[in-house]
Amino acid sequence: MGRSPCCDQDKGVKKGPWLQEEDDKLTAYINDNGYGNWRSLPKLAGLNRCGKSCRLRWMNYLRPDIRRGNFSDEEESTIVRLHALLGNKWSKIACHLPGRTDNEIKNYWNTHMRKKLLQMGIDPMTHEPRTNDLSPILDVSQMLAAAINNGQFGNNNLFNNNTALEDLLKLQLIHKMLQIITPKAIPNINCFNASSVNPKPEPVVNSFNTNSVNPKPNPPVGLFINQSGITPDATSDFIPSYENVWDGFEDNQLPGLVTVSQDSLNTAKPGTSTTTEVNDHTRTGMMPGYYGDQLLEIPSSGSISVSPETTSLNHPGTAQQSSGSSDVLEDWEKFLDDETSDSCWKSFLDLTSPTSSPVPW
DNA sequence: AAAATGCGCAACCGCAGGTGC
DNA sequence: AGCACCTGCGGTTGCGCATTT
Repeated sequence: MGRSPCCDQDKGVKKGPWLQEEDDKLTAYINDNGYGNWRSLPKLAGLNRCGKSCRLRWMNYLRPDIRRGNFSDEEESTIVRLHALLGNKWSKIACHLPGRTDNEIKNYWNTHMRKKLLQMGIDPMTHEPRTNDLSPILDVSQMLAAAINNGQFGNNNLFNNNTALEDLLKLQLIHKMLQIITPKAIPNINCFNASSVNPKPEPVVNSFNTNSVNPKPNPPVGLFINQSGITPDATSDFIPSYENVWDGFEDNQLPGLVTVSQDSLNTAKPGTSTTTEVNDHTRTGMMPGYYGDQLLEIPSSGSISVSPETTSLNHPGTAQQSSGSSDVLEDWEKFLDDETSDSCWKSFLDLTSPTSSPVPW
């Protein structure tokens, strides 16, 4: 374009915040004469500002019909709808919001609404569910929990064999890694508790533990997956844990993971499918807690270390219940080095591929 | 209490479209 | 057709205040 910026010819003009005196001059001039030629206006009004600055000040601040204050819910929804329709056409959006300026709407969008949408898992530009940034990680985390609840690993029968358990452990390791990468974004998975579904008092053989004899006939055993690994629920004492996995999770995150409702826990039979209702979503999942007909028993203060060859329990003293990132990283290295991890990845990738629908809601 | 950090918002800047000569 | 001018728009900046460390 063959022209110089308007302010080139306004060398020496004042910039920055406007003084009350300047506002008064501008307002008085426009009230008396109206506005038309912004370039000549400053001179005529006795202002040492460029025309552009005067226009901006008037349009965004001094205009008598400017509406100030918080945006109402109605205004917000209008903005969202119009933005979805028009994109960043702030002036056009402003046309539909009397008293609001394009600048104000733009600022409000950038400082408030963008965040809101992001927190809702919506891409503020496309208005579609987010598919970039952290969402894959979040999705993975959710899929993980859903898949575990659905028993989608290990030949569709999660607790049927050791391979499945190893898969579970590996996936839990993945989850821990994700938590390290994005500690705020990845919630704890704390979605099932064997004790709460287990009506069986009999000791059973632990299918993967050399110390398989259950020392307690009626222990408060629970299989928990949390930040520090699969650990027994040592605190619940048969109080069913229906902890929503979003507890402790900031309110700006994605919808909740699968949790198990009281009813389903009471009525579910091990190894069978059940329907759980969580947060308005109905999901089908297999109740965990058993390996086939066997109850998983874990000592009340032990934890499971992830090692494909020696999947075993760590006993108190060597327990890793509060393992830090370095422990996880060590496990992670082993995991990556391990050839058998391939199948785990395969299951995982199959599960998370677009063609599958692991999360049935 | 002071420094660091985060946040909101007014204002600036550069570009593009429209218009007249 | 080409140029100059004006206006409007959207992205970005920077200041001041609030909050956190």
